[in-house]
Amino acid sequence: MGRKTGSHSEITGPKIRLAALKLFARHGFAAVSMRQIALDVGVQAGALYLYTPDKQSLLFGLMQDHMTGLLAAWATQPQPANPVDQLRHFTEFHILYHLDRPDAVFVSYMELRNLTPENFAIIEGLRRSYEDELEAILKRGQTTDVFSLPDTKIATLALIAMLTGVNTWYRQSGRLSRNKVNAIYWDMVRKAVAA
Amino acid sequence: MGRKTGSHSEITGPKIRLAALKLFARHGFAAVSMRQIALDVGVQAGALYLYTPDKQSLLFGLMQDHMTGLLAAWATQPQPANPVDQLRHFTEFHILYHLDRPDAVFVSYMELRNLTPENFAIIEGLRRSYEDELEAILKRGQTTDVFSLPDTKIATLALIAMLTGVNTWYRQSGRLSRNKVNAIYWDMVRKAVAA
DNA sequence: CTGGGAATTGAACAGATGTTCAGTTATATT
DNA sequence: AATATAACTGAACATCTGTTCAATTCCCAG
Repeated sequence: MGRKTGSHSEITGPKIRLAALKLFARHGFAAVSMRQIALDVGVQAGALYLYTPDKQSLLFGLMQDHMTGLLAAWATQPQPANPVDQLRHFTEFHILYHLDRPDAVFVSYMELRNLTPENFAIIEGLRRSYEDELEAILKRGQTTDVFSLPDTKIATLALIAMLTGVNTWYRQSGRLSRNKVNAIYWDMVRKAVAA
Repeated sequence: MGRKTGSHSEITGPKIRLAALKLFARHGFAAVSMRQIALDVGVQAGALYLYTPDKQSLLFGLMQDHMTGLLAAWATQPQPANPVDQLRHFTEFHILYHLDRPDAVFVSYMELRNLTPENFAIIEGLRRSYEDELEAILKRGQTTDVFSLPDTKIATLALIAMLTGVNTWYRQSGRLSRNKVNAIYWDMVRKAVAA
């Protein structure tokens, strides 16, 4: 047996990444074998190595793509004039972007310990950059006295933890629409940082 | 080779649970082999099966012990008179209890997907019970108009996510004492739910 | 000091693991 | 139609996996 009919790298490549993301999110990186990913794609395990040098790079690529995608998407967002509106916009952006990519979010937060030290440092740097975006907003509000925070860095981490937590319970079929979820969280965020 | 000098089940048993907890937290359940746990304890892999029927039960036992310990500890806590003080007390209790057990917390939150469905249901039930403790406080404050929340269930999950997030960044050698951390988080929690 | 139970070893089991590669088939180019 | 290259197979590799168990050694009660 050799090449399969209708096979193209632009199709198989994304298929592999998608299957890996799904399976890593569901069962965890270490619990998923290359053969399971291959089975999900409909290909033999050896074929995966045409698209990734090894399993570790596959994981790293998924996490890196997620983080750079997140940063790029935020970079294109218009910045409102005042810190309160900026924070509202960040809150909404964060919740919606994360709700749209549950698998990538899950993997990016849960599989950090399965990265090599070098890869971990890179992902950690990207995450830091994202946190800095929020902290910048909080600092601006702090200096203009519309926010009151004992520690902007801790507040940043606390808010992000709270917002990302939506992914653990939100279900599309649940009682709350995405807009309603946004409103509920914005109410808490707004008050939590209020002067 | 047979029994080792000075060997007793009351010593080896806890040693195994502790080593498993540490290694599961560091590398993840699926990434840790029974042989690695045995090596850490200083014993052969076969000896582990005198203390657990299988690897799954070892994980489940650790998670169950953590959750029941958490619930039992909270149950012994004195309940202040008004909801605001109750919430303050819950916040402090949660942060300190979790900071004291980083490995158990990490494993209990990260390895849920490696539990069998039956074991998952049990752990999930315990977690629900703990969430209900916080939600009861929020509901009491809501009815007495000291809290103002669009949705007490969501607020519960949001606050717990925020508080548990401390474990991801807190380091004993860091710039903030545990009391300072408590104060910072209580400031945000108090305001977030305020009427 | 002896006998019985408690604690552990070390080897073995069948199967799964990540990864490589010579061989094979399809697609694209001329 | 012939050729080149892209895509994939299937088998093989050494090693690791969870788990079992007869044999062995140690502890302790009588």
